[in-house]
Amino acid sequence: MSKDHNYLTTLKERGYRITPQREMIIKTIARNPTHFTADEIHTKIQTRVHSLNIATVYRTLELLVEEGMVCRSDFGEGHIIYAPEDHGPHIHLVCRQCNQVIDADSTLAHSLKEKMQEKYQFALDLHHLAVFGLCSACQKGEEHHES
Amino acid sequence: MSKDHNYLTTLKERGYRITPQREMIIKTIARNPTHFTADEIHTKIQTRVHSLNIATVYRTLELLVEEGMVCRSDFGEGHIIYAPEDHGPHIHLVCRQCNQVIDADSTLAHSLKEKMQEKYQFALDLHHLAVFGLCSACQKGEEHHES
DNA sequence: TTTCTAGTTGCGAATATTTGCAGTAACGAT
DNA sequence: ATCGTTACTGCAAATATTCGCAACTAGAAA
Ligand SMILES: [Mn+2]
Ligand SMILES: [Mn+2]
Ligand SMILES: [Zn+2]
Ligand SMILES: [Zn+2]
Repeated sequence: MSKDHNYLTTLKERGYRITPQREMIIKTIARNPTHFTADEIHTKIQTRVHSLNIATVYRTLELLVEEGMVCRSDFGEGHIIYAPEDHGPHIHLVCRQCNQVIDADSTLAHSLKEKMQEKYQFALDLHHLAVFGLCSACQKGEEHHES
Repeated sequence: MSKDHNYLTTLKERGYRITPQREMIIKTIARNPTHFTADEIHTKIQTRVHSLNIATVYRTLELLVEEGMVCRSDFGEGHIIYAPEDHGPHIHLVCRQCNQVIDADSTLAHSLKEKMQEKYQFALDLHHLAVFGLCSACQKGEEHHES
């Protein structure tokens, strides 16, 4: 059974209505293997159908996040990206200089997660965590700086 | 010598002009011991003087961040906060449920930083890092959820 | 003191995202 | 097949932040 079909069936089981808008959005997401923005989804659909409002895209993505089908990462600077849940949990290393995003192994943060739970009773969410810094290329180009 | 005076002198030394707007903003920040938003600074000044545009506040904060006097944390959801640099480096644990922010010891992330440098040659910035999850109170109130 | 000019400001517009509200339509129940 | 409830949508306005541009002025130079 295809992924979009699964999503739609699950939503219906949970009491949500299946609208043409939701169908289009979910089918577009299911075809997409990687990260995407709300606007990318909207634009892709608009090339064929014109009657889809961007607010509906945002609301549907919000729903899919709540229902655990999509995950959302906020990269700051007003840049939010989404990914299918099966894209897998990992850390996004966002370069402050060139805006490149590196997908890093989220198990590397397990010890941090444990420490936060111990010291602050805070349950750190490692699912598509975004952290900032400098990629290797940009580190090299930063020698003209006070140490 | 007071902090605001230091900031102003340093800016001038580095070739920036000291305008009344920058003076007001810097004095307001220097009096503030903790985190603040651009709007809070703007509002505080507006109660006395009316001729200060919010865009100028943002631009001045951006300048102070670049010059290393203020640091900026993006908490997502369009929520940016600033703090004086001497507020000290630490991790912000942002609760997804109640939006509470806990200041956590940033040395707890040193091993993560090392791992990221080794595996991805990425220099993680631990200065006012923001990470998301659930605080202890909100963890307790989350038992009605599929495990 | 006056002049000059590049750095700075205010304003309005643009950006991405969220929200209120009135109208529409999905779908369970007749 | 029709109806009624209420979840959902489109639209326009609100939000926070950024940006282009014309007007202004800090501060160096004359
Ligand atoms: Mn990813
Ligand atoms: Mn802090
Ligand atoms: Zn980079
Ligand atoms: Zn909480």
